[in-house]
Amino acid sequence: MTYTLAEEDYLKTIYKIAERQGVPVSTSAIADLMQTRPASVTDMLKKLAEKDLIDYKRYHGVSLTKAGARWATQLIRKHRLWECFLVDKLGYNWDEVHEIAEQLEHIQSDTLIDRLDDYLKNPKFDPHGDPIPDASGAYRMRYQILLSDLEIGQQAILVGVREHTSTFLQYLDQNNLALGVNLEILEVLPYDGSLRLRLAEENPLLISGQVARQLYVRQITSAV
Amino acid sequence: MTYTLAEEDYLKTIYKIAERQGVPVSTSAIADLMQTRPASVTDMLKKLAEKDLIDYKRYHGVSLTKAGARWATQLIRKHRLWECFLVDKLGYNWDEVHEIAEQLEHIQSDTLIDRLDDYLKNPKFDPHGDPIPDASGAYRMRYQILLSDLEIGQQAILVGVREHTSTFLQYLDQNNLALGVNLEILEVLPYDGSLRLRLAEENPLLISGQVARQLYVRQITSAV
DNA sequence: TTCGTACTTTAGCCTCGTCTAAATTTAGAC
DNA sequence: GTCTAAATTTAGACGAGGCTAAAGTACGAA
Repeated sequence: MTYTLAEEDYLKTIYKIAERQGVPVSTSAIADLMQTRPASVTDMLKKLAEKDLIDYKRYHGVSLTKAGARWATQLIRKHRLWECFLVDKLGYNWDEVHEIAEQLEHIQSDTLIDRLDDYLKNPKFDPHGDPIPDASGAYRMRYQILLSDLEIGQQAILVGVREHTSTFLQYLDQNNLALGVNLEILEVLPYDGSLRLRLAEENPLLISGQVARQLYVRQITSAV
Repeated sequence: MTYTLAEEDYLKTIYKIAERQGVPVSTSAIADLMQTRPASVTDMLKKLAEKDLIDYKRYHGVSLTKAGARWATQLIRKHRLWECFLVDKLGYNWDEVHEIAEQLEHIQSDTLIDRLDDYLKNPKFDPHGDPIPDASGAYRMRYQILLSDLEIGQQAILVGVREHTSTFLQYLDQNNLALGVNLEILEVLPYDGSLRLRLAEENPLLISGQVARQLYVRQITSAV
């Protein structure tokens, strides 16, 4: 079985929305994320339902079928592995790879992605800290705590980013906020939820609550 | 500037035909190679002419403009570099890479292919012995002698293949005819132009004239 | 110089994926 | 329980890229 580029893009979008907002996924949510019109989305939903990739009831949104979810997961696997390749092998920065991986994920081959996976030594996370599904579609959930949920005095390691825009990633670069850094909450400003952080060996850094809500961390269990 | 997938495929096809049979390139030659209908070709030729990628006069075939040739050359560069990647890094055999490279060559990025080129250490020839254009489109012509043009007693090194089908390449593999092998013409059968070859350390090998006309060799100048 | 045939183009239609405008449904407010 | 605003779907159209059938052109043979 093989699907068109447009069909694959819809599947991935539905998957991503369902992951964040749950099901059912609305027509307009899809249209927003894909920069297209609701009417166009409706047309495509009929086709995807026809192919049993989604469950669709008029006026009531959609959810992926098992087959649809499986395909979407493979697309995500491909996307994330290609991102690893671009960063680890070709030396790209993490803010430059999304567009290219967006194209590479549509390459059709029964063997390519598994060979790439082996070549990269089977990474479990991509350059943004997102987990990479294995060939069967399974993946380890990342430890999902937002930096904004920590309290004063707590220590944590930055393990992922929610937002993938290059402006956001460049902002992180400029403030030495790379995956793996150790940080501690020094202060939470009551007015707007801004955080003052201690980063190893550096002056304290002030980030907005908006930024803190885009950062996934793994809390360091000081003593148990 | 950016072109559609179909436009790129036509450009590459026209380039390939022009390279072998010269200009002008006929509508039906394009249709044959692309597995499509002459009427469809005519439609696309009008579009390509409109965009100044080809010179087109009704009923008289086409040739690439400077811009068209430049673009086609870049596609060939991308195709051949990706083939190198697939063989050298992912361990594919030379008979498996064409289809995948055919897709990869359409990836759009200003920087990707040059980074890939550097990563591969700027190879000058692809796995089939075809020359790889550099970023400016320039490339060294391969030494273009066909094995079928040699005479008895002459020695040569296999440097390239004309035919890229997997059945042909697998046939070569089975007979230890890999790029770089040293061979000598032992006999030319007058009846059908078959050749008897000596390959290093092996029993003599008989190949048809048909096969010999698909193999490029560099003659070894025994003494000058 | 005129045919006949092979090649090419035109005309008209199709599917895919998109759009706008209009109609319909849902669901919350009262 | 209506009513209305927002969301969704339908209807009809379009451009890209392909097809078939029919018409037009080129060119070698007589």
